[in-house]
Amino acid sequence: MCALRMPQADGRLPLYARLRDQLASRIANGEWSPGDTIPSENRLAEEYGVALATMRMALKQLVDEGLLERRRGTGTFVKQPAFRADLFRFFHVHDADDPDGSMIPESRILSREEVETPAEVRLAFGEPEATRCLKLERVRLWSGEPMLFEEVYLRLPDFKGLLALDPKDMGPLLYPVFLQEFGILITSATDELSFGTATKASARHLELPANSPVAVIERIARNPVGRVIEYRRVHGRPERFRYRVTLGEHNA
Amino acid sequence: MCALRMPQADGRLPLYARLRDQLASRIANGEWSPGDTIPSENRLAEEYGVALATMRMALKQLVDEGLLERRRGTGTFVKQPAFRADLFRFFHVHDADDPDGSMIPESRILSREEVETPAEVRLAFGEPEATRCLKLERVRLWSGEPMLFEEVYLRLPDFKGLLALDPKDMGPLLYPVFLQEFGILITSATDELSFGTATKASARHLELPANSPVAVIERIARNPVGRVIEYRRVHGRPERFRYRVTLGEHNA
DNA sequence: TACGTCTAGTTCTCTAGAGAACTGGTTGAC
DNA sequence: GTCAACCAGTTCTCTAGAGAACTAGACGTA
Repeated sequence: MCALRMPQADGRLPLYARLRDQLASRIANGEWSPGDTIPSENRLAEEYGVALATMRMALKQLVDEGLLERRRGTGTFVKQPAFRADLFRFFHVHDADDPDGSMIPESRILSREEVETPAEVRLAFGEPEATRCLKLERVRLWSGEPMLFEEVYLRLPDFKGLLALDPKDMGPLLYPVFLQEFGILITSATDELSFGTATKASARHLELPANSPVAVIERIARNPVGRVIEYRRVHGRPERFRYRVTLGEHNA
Repeated sequence: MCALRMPQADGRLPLYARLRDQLASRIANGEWSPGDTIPSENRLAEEYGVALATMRMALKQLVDEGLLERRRGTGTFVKQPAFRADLFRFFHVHDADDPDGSMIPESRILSREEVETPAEVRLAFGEPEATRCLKLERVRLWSGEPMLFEEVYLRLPDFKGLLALDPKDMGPLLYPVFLQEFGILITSATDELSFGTATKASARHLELPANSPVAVIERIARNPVGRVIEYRRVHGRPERFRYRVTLGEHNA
């Protein structure tokens, strides 16, 4: 019998959640591309050997997360991922090469490891008791100079596969990787900017003296249903640092 | 749009949607108050004479809308109404006294005068040749301490009446005044944050030594059709300065 | 060609359950 | 008095359907 049918005595997710993951990965690995019709709910339920209503729960979830779109009488379609460019493009730098601030910086991943979840991250994730999570450190460089040092914390069951991933395949932006590899779409984020002083780690990677003033950004990123996916702490060199954001709708 | 094309041509919503409305009105009219436990899904399904799953759909909807909260093994509760952010306040500066960033600071207007439009403001306004504009200076204080020094530039024909206005009538927020007094609605803004040094004026009003490091915000605010209404330059005391922004939609 | 009608296939609505997972309280043994 | 075991009540998961609502395309007729 299919492994999906196993009862959840092992503390695993409910069936419909595992189905959701299965379907998400079939989107992620390109079996179904944006715009495609996927098999009907009937066919999928049969294929996975589950009740129709259970499959519908999985599909509903993916609709809520913005990965699928259903049209009565027609079928179920893979949505074009509507990434908001401004979600990951608002670090701008004064630079002669880049007057618009539209350049995507070079990205260098320093480490990936499983760690005890820090308290502030647990708070953001809404986890009352101690857990472990994935920590990713990277530096972003403009014109070869280190400008930002990032510590990214990710929920662990979801992002376990990230450890195995080759950094070469990961490009300069993380959120497209989340979608491609794990079927997780980031659609909202809260950033909090403040002034602070460099930590030992951030000073070293930004090539600053200890306790230098730095720009600090704390980010909480969410999927379409409001689940917190990522907590990120960023230290930036202050002298050429710019952060730009546009709020509200406009047609300009 | 053709009325026949509408789902439920007789205008009746699906059962679960009507149930949702029924339950919502029982919350609205005070039968169930925030914090209360409402009857169990079983009891409600029986009361309304519908299948359990149908009632669950109605309850699920209200949970998604943030009106109800369900706890397994315990019951279904009416949620405390969610905090609604003020449409006019795009940015939050907050400190230890104000963890939510919801406090509106005291506002003290220092000067209002007609000036030659500075070059960077002309650029923002899209005015090729020299013009004059209105400049407004003010300080914003948290707990009596000056935190922000603002220089606000406004288009001149539009805001001429502002010179005549009594500052006492103006409250701590400007955009409501724009709407009330001039019928001008601000619906979008672009903020750009960076870190710089205080000018002579900003150092004096923030009670800082000359050339102290400050947080700098440059804002361009627009009306619904994208016309730039306001250019603003803000200097902030760095040590307790926090700037928070949320991008994208989320339901949390 | 133009225009209804029909049909196969899809999602949506609704029913009727059974058992698991979980919570808060009560009971009983020690 | 403490603590474990039990229990009633709740939500959550999952199954197995039937019929309605709707869409796109095929077909037939004028």
